[in-house]
Amino acid sequence: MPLSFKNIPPTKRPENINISLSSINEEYKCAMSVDCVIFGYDAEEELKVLLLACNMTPYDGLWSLLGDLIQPNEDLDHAPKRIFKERAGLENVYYEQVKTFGDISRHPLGRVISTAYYSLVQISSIPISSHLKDRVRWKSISEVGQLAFDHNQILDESLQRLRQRLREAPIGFDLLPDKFTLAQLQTLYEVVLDIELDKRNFRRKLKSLDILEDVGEYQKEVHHRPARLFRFNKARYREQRQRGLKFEL
Amino acid sequence: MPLSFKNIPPTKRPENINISLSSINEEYKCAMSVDCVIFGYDAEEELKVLLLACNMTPYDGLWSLLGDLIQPNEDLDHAPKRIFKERAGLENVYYEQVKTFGDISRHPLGRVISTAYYSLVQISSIPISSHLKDRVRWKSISEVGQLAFDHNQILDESLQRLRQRLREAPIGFDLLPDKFTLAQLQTLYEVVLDIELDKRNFRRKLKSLDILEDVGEYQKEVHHRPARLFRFNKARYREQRQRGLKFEL
DNA sequence: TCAAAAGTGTTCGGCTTACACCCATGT
DNA sequence: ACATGGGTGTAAGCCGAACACTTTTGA
Repeated sequence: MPLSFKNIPPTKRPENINISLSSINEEYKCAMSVDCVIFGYDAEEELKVLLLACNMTPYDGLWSLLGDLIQPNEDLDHAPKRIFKERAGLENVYYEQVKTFGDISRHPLGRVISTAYYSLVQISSIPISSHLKDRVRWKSISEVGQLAFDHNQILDESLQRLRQRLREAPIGFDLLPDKFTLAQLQTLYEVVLDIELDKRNFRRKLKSLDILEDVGEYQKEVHHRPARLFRFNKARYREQRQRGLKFEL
Repeated sequence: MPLSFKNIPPTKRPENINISLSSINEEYKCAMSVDCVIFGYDAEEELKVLLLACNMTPYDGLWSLLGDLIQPNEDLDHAPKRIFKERAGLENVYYEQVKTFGDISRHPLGRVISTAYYSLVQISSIPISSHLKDRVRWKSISEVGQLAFDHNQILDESLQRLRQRLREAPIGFDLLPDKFTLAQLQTLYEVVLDIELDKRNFRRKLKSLDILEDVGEYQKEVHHRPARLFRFNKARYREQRQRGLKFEL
């Protein structure tokens, strides 16, 4: 026999929350943080992720994602932007919320609930000063070993999400320089999605989407026939979208 | 000229977090909550969402989603389960995390960061006792007006997510009774996705997926030729998945 | 002249779409 | 007998997959 719906009595609820905000935190000992999965790419190579050396017991010696507590006066969605700016000197980074991780014991120092964001950058856009070389590192996705905290899970879910989004929206361009060749773009998809693509089919597809702009320039300093350079045209993409064309790869 | 990567000095970070967990909360005045977007369906009707009357200024008189603070001793992903059980007497509900909403001013009483989950139930599985009829209500998606807090945004994003997931995974069955007709299933898809489907194509598609089990029974108490009843076969679905067959509609 | 990658069309099969009539049941 | 939805097959078009050779450049 099904139970019936139990409403919290109207009088009880607001007071509860009121109490929370002045006193519940002491009881909860809970902090909110953000973890950033910064994916990076250099043409022709592997997909990488930016990691920091962790020096918190019991995770000393492991690598971790870049995280920070949320400031009392900032919107959740603003925190990653601040972190990119403060910690890596980056602005206008593409990022997207993935998921919030809140197991009780995910953090050794107490309850820290963390919202994961992934972001896409070119590796060259984050120069790592030499005195930090042993504490900050790009690691290939396939070579990431055990990470601190629950960061392996966070990385996994972020990668899954990145792959899904990459198939249904033109976000890959954020991993490439402004001007790129079709071969570079194809390799990007192959590397990130871990699939092989047919050159002719890939090019036909992109031509049909009509979201690239022929820069009119060619590759330089290359030991073979230089390729045309293209640029992603966001305005044209929006046009195509309105006409009902769906990006899909 | 690009800035170089700025690491937080190794000595500073752990202490910071340590301090947080004992004292930062008083400073932050931040609470974590969960909001549940409970989608419900009754064969042949519209997709609905369960709403509660809100009695918190300045939202008095508006409807809101079902939410609650997270308990200090429970995993984030466990909170919805507890809420379904405590507040609606429901167990074994399908639910999925959607997104976390954390704008500073989203809650009138202070900073409340809330993680949204959507869930799928049959409307008949939540009997609403008569003395609560004016405080708890199923509303058709299309008739939901202004909600309290940022709950319109939460509902929108949850619905988007539900629609996306419904197209790529066999989750619709959670909205239907154990045994259902193909017409009911088709109507479900049409109603939730707001599209029209061709009867013959729909049936062929489902036959090819081979994830339904013919119960061998027929509809009863119906004023026309009774339809066969089917049941979703989860094991068979997993088999098909392993063979590489992708659910898609 | 050689090496290396750029660039380019066509065919085939499978999936999606569109479409109309007879059947079984209750009243 | 009639009204109501249940149940079924076929043809056309589109899209994705497979596949090989010529061209251009630098060394």
